Amino acid sequence: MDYAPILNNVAKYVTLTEEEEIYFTSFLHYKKVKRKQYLLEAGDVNTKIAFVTNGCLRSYAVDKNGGEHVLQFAPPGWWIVDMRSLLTHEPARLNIDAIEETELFYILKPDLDALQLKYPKFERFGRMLAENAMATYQHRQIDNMILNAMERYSNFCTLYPSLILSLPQKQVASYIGVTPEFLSKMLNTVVIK
Amino acid sequence: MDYAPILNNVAKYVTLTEEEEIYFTSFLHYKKVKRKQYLLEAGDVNTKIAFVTNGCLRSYAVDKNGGEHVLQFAPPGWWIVDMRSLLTHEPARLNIDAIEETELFYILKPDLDALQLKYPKFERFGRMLAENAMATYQHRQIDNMILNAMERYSNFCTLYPSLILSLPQKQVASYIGVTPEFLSKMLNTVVIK
DNA sequence: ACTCTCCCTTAATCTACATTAACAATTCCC
DNA sequence: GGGAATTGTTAATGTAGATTAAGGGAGAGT
Repeated sequence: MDYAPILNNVAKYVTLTEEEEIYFTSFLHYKKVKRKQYLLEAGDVNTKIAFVTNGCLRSYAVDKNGGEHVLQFAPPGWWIVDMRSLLTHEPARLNIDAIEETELFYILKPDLDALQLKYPKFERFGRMLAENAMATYQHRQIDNMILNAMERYSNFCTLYPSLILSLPQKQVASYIGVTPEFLSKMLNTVVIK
Repeated sequence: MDYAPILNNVAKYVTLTEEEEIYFTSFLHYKKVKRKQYLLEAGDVNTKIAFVTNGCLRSYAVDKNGGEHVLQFAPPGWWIVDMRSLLTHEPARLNIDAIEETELFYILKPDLDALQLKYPKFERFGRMLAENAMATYQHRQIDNMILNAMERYSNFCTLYPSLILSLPQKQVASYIGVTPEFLSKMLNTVVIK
């Protein structure tokens, strides 16, 4: 099993000893998820945190009319979780599924707790991940408060340059908070034909 | 100086020894902020994290037309910060000011770093705070994606029951993402007169 | 090679919420 | 205590983006 991608991610924040690496990787589960297959369904409790090494996941919520609204994409190198459900064991509001065939590692919450109690370095790693996520959500919220649809689209292009090419337009529309019809119109009327 | 409110907050997550308490409180700065006075101005670097003991702060961003959009209120017992600016030393996008005369403690980022390096317990505390904040922002985002203005208002009432009584309506409007005119109309047409 | 499903586009109509403006009621500060 | 600033309300008009509907094209599985 090739743990390099996830170990590289951890190494961005903390430097592990060989012992810590072995202990950490012993908790990792490998999983392959097919296109449209769920990693988490809303209503279930989220018991794991996932790290994508290949492919792409998305988390999304469903409104009362059945419309899907994407909260996050997770291409390789990204973590994904319904944090409230993980912390409180409430049923998740988010669905997490695969946009294309995806490979990932996951860690179960009890294993993560044990890891952090035994080695404070993982406490530190978890803190930094959560702080970064918090900063990202703060700014996403600010963007949604003060930018219009076109500005949010430009933002998306600089945030996920790789995804903009591979993702169906309707997924981008769902992330930036407009209908696919409106995004299509927006992109085709800006350019002078 | 009465450190009880902030020590109680820490005690929700970790149990400090007397030594740790003393070390922690030695880093705390007390500050009183008058109504409308800034704790942080957008453009400046956010170098501290604040904990409110009395009164109420708000963080907000300003759009290109000068409109203010509230990200968060911080009544007593809440922390408030522009996390990206704190982490990266980029200029803050958020303004933080006082809605009414407010008392708070703050810790400077370098002191917090030292504290966390010396006592892993504060690493743990920081992780838990950040994880909770992340969970809250995830769900705020979901709410904004799938709820309409009236539903967001109801949500606000259950989230901040104390604030709904004391806060000017225009601040509530700014938080839930509508104009004060629209909120006024919404509240006065639901009730049959 | 051929369905079938998904995806993109165009266009007409619709609606939740914004904007502007004007006025009354509060609250604050000197 | 009084003038100024802030707040809440109503109503007319404006608009970004939603909804509905319909047609065409491209990929994927058999």
